[in-house]
Amino acid sequence: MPRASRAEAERHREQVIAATAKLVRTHGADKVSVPQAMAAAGLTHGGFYRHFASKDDLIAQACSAAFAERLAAMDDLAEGEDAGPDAGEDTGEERGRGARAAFLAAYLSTLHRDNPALGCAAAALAVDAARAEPGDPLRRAYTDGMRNLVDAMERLTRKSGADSPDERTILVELSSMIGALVLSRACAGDDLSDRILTAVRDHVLGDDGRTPEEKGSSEAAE
Amino acid sequence: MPRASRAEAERHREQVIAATAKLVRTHGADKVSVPQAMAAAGLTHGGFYRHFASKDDLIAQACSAAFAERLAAMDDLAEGEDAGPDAGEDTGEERGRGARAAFLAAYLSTLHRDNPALGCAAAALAVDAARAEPGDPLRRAYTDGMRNLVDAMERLTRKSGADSPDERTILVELSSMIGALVLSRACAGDDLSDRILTAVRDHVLGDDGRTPEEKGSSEAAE
DNA sequence: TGTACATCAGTGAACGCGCGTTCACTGATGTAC
DNA sequence: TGTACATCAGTGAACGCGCGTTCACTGATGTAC
Repeated sequence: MPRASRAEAERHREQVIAATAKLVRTHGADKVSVPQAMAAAGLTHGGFYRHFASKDDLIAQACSAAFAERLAAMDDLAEGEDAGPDAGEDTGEERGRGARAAFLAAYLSTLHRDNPALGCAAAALAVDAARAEPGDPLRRAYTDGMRNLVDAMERLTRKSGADSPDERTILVELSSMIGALVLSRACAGDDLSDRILTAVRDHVLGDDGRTPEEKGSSEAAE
Repeated sequence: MPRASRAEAERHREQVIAATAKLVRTHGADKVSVPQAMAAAGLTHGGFYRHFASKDDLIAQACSAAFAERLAAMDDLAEGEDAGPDAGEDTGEERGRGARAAFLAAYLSTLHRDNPALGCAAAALAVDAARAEPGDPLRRAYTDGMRNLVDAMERLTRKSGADSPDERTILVELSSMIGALVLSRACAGDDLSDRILTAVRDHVLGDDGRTPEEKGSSEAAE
């Protein structure tokens, strides 16, 4: 494959970023090698520097892509509810609450815990971002992604029609969710892992105030 | 240094573990090298395998040491309050609440965020533990440490005399605290970092229901 | 207590390995005429 | 539309580097008598 067309080259670049976005969430920024990332697009490592300035550059782009992918899914979830087939005579309030509850239940599911590759980047990459230098592109990509996640969470919560969601409340909720996911992964294989997920899921869903519908979707895929 | 006495050798081993317990929280399990860990005790790398079975073995022991160090500090804090000079006519309830509040305020301080080396192992090593294989010694050390942390938190909360602290409540609180610390570190250098810490600190301390004493200790060193 | 000797903590060179990055090269793609 | 040529995406060998681990060796420590 001595020379690909520009369209092919662009597709290769996207494949490398998408594959790295998965690998980096599973194995961490330092465990994804340049040859491995290129192989994911069927390429050898030599051409890497025609696409990326450095390995750090790729990692940062993969981080942004991982956040973007999830933020799009969150917004789809919120808007899909509006136009959903069973919108019927539900109030906007109830529809929004359903989307938020579905998101929280999926976020704090064992499915999400056991599949970091396509999961929340904020949880999967937090420690990698924390260990990067303040000026590092990964840190910047993570911070941007986190800001967008806070905004998306505010949007989802606003749909619930409940008390106006000030940022402080959102930040507490996100800390609980992300903390629970990270801890449950770190303890996976032990009883404690499930108990953490369940405790926080019940807490953010309003404990025993869940509707049967919400209880039914608690284990739904995200 | 061709042959050290057994006492010296034991001291060397402890120095290596203690140094690694700091390094691993700052830089991550994969970024601490055998030569670096040995150099922390003034030794060269060659003698490493007289002390440890492998690098993974050292990392796991360092993880346990990091947890143990903090658990001891938590218990000191709780018991120190009982015998404190100003115990006077305080009720046990109030004394305990002070210890718990002091712990939470220190945990969610910028000082803790900016100094992971001596900070909470559960927060610093969560993603490393999550990426380890289920049977990995690091995973086991982390899970044990986490169980002990839950117990220590229950002890500290029981001192507050408030409603009986069931495990679920403790797990939600720990998820919030650890999540907030991890996220604030990942966003360090951005405004969002401080806002996360403050929001969760106020939340776990009972928002505006804090006593002046508790407010005063919010920025205390841990 | 003194002597002879086995033990073993620590040394430093060496190993194979995979890493990030560079580079001369290939040959189809893209473009100017 | 066809031809000539410049561009550049991808190849694969090579680089220097630091890693985890092994090992023959040194010589003070610990022990048996």
